[in-house]
Amino acid sequence: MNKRIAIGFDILFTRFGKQHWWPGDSPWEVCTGAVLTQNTSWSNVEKAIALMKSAGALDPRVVVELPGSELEALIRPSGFFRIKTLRLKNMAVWWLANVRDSKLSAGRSTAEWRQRLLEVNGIGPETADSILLYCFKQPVFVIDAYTRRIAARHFGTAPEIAYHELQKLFMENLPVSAELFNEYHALLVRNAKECCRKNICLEDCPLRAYLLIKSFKPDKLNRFD
DNA sequence: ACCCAGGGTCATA
DNA sequence: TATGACCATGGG
Repeated sequence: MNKRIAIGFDILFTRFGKQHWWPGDSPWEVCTGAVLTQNTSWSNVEKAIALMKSAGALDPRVVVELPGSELEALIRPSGFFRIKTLRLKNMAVWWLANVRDSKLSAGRSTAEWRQRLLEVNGIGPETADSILLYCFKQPVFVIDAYTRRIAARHFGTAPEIAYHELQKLFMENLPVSAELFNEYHALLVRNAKECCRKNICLEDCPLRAYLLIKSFKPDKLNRFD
């Protein structure tokens, strides 16, 4: 079962190629997207980010100062707009206290930064890991609902497996590389959107065929050594 | 008229 | 600690 995780990357990468994640022009925009996309389709998030950008509000200093009602209006298309307004403000306060020049201030391990992020109300495990990986380039594997479903379907894990357990499984069976983790998570999302429905796997899902492959020699993991 | 989306928090038992 | 309610818009 362990090998399937590494092989799964090669199959998805061969099929879909590089995904160029995270879509976003700046590190802060990545973090904003990470909060706004909580249980929300990315197309809705794009609308909200476009509104924030045109209002000049895609900046933690602006988010902190902006009246809540104005921020709510900007992010309305992303749904849960009242709660997400509070979460964006919480995250902006954290950012201003911990980030300089779009980089984490020195002296803490990735695990310590993760713990710090989780203390922010509105930032849970997936959002924290998305921020660490896609904004700060830390090698942590992001687990989301898609990853759970795909892993249960193709890698033999329990559907209700705990976040940390599944994350550990991925990280123990792959080279520790932020670039690889970035690409793999993006590929899992791509695969889920394109080849899956909630309870079924479509005919052209590349991971279906892979159950039939007896011996598969990974040849692309070397790119991330 | 449904179902779903790149989650997280809080109240309750 | 483990469920359940709640948050809310937009596309299929």
